[in-house]
Amino acid sequence: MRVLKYAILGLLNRHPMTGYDISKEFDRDLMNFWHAKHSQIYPELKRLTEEGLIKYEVQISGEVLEKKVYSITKEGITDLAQWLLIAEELEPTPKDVFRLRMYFSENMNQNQLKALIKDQYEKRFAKYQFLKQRLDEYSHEPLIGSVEFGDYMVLLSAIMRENAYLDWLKICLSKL
Amino acid sequence: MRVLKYAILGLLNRHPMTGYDISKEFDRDLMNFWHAKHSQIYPELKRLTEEGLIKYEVQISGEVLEKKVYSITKEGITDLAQWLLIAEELEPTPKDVFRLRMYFSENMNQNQLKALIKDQYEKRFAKYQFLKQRLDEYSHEPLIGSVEFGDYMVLLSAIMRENAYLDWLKICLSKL
DNA sequence: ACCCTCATGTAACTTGTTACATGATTGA
DNA sequence: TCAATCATGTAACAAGTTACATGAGGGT
Repeated sequence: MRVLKYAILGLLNRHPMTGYDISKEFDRDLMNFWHAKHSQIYPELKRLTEEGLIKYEVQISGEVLEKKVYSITKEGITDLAQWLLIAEELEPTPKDVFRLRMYFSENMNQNQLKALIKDQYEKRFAKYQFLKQRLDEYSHEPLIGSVEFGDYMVLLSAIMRENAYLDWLKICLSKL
Repeated sequence: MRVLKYAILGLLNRHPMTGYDISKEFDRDLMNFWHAKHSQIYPELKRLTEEGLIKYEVQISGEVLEKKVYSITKEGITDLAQWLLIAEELEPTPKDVFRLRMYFSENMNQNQLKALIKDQYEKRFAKYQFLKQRLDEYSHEPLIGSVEFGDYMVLLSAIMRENAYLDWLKICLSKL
């Protein structure tokens, strides 16, 4: 399926950037639904270049440092546009180690279970607050069609997801 | 981290079963937070046996057919019990291809976007209903400490997750 | 007879992580 | 001058998927 390919094409379709920039994007906004380390990104950029979907220009930063600024080609744009419209089957439910532990909770005593759930709650709550703050930075809801619309909607979905997780953890705690 | 190892240990800790049985479990209840194909399960069972965490007895089914019924060892139980109590850092957010498409929605027109979201809504709703039905089969909420408690809570979390996803999709549609 | 489920495995490949490796730029 | 960040890559490994391969059991 090569999803990383399309994540990169989508980013380069917004504006040209370096592998390093792409890596930073994965650590910020995209973090809420996709991720890749630089060790995966650089080989993929090489491959996409060979496939003619992207190209790069070398820029000199400072005196010597060369950086490759990648941009999407016509072929890349076409490929991306086609991929975006595919209505696939639902993916298998994402894996979740914490839920796995809960599933086997019969092997813990109540204090252990409580400590585990509380710890998870605190960590999730911190994440929720962090995301909420990001959303609050928008002065108004972006319009459909704008680049910001996607950013905003996906951030909103991340917040709703965390909120549902917190609700569930609260119910778990109430049973103890 | 070897999570598959602990998923298998947790299942065998409930009662002995074959690799095929484990595979079936992954297709049912565990589906909501973990999954593995038989091609991954059989090698892992072999490895766990070598490590002394599980063992098996060969049973004859019918006339000839041999099946390996695995059970957990004392060492396996200890290992599992220790692992369950680990309060790890939050995992990176699960990957989600649909959200990735939404993030790049600036490349679609409104009709295309609407069709994509509606399709996703229908598929998610069917899944939600399926899970809800499973939950309704419980005549009463299982008590903490029971094996069913874990099953029930994790099913509930899956329903709440799908519900949050549906709410988000409804908001997406309302913006169009 | 035929088909579905039970039952167990391996091989090749893709995807993703951790560690190794190097060096320039910028601001305090 | 020192540390954080910018910048690019490779190697070894772990995890997961798809395809290959085989055959028995049970019900119609």
